Amino acid sequence: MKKVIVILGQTATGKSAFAVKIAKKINGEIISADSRQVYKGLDIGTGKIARKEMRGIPHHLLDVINPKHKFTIAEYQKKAIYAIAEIVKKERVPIIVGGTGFYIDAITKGTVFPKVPPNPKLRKNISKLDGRQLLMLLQKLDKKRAQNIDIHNKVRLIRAIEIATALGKVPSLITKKPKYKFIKIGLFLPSNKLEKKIRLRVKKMFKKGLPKEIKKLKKSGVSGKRLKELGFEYFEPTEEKVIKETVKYAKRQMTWFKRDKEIKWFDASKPINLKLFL
RNA sequence: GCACCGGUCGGAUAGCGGCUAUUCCAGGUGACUGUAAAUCACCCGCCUUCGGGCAUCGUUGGUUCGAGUCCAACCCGGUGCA
Repeated sequence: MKKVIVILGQTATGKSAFAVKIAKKINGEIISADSRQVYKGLDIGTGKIARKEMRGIPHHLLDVINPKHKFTIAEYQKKAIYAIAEIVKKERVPIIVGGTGFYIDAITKGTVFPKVPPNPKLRKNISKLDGRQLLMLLQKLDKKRAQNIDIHNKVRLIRAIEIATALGKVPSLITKKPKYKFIKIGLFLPSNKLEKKIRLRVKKMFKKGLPKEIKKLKKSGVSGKRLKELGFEYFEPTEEKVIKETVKYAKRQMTWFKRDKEIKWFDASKPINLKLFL
């Protein structure tokens, strides 16, 4: 089985630079696993790697869609699997890099998503209902799913109703055995160091012109509502707010990663011996 | 010194005689089926055999069947007048 390197971890741990270093060493190509770096024009706010930092290493799944449109995990999965195959065909090593745990799992665990695209009309209609009403609706459509769903989570309820409406029920969760051997490397920083790095990173973001980037997005037709969806950096950001939210986000990322016992963790503030896993 | 206002969880805040002291933030734990930097749940005084038990609204007294809430004195902070 072909090897695929996965580099994951909280935001601001230095994944991107580390990945380039490895790619150089093992003849690799990088596939981003970031739910927002797929959008064109979201550069500063998402901490997207700059062209020259790539040092000639091809990066896949960056800038693949206009931010006016919504990208979903199913599309990500498809494109990422395709990219892996292409890289392998070239006899190079795919290196998945990112902090979006959901996206990473979609590839490494082979999650099979129900083939039901978002239905904006339905979503709009039922989003007016409160949680109770949504639950009742789902119970009517699919009793089983209604039993194990988070009944307070409107987003999930709406999605479940969407699937059940299209398919008659929500298929139970299945995964497809992956065709590759994934080697998962986690980069972490002690919390005080992480906070310091986040602080620095956010300050730099503003210096580099985050407000200008937002202005540009607006000018190109991205609505205020859409900007809000694109993350806290893109909606009336202040340095303090972005720092605070980023710290909280980093904690949520860790909650996700902690479940995965296959991850080998390395302290990013110390030199890492690459031979350990290559 | 006098007068007024205030002192409630780490911070902010509600509570104006009645049962279980509210909400927000911060913090902790966790969930995750096409929005995932999203969305959501639980905990957040102490002890617990997870049934519950015991505390607690600046302090000390008092009134009352019952006090964070009313009264008195004191302590602390703010504002005004001297």
